[in-house]
Amino acid sequence: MTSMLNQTLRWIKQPKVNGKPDVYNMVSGSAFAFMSLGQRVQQDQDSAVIIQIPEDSSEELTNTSAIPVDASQVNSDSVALLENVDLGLRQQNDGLLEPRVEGENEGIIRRNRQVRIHTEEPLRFPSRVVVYQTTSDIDILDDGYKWRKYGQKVVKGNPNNPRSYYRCEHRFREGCTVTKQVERASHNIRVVITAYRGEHNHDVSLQLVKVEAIQ
DNA sequence: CGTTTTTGACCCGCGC
DNA sequence: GCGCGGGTCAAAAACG
Repeated sequence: MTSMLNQTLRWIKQPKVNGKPDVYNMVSGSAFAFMSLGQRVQQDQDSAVIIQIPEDSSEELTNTSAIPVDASQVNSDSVALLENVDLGLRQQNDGLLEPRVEGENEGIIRRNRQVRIHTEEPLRFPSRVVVYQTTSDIDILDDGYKWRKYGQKVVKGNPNNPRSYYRCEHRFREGCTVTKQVERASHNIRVVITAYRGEHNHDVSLQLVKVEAIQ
């Protein structure tokens, strides 16, 4: 059984920086935000920067807190809609937000929020890997293309959810080199993270065409 | 019986 | 240069 991919967040991975955690840019229309994804992030407190969380697009809260972001990647204010995101905050009795201590699960705040991130250094934006994060009870999400599994690996920090590797079926026939990786998030078993590498050189509909050799 | 998945081996880049 | 982490290979198994 499959279901159509329910896209909630779109991420673009940044080039690796030595000693830094993996960084993903989140794209939402023409706006984008910058944060890391998953467990790798939470291990590196040094990469956190201060953000301001607007109540909506027209009003900004005065509260500030930190989410893990690699500050070296960004230089200008950017805005994006984050959907159902754990903001790494907890709400105090007086309603003010404060950073949540790592490992503390009480009072997790998940909200759709417009965020504005203030950073310091130049932005680099060569998009190489596109990462989707969605929530599903099933592993195989139909994204319109046909895939062939070619590997599976247990990756560090997520021992219970091995990463699966797929190649586009048209790799040899049309020379399509697209691959994707699928794994469940270590912090939430229902979250499926799918990373695509490369761009298809053929239409989605090609998956429906069975090419028979005629002698 | 052709096709797809599984799974340990292999390989390679990076950091120490 | 060595070990680690993660991406890929490929032979065998599973599938339909």
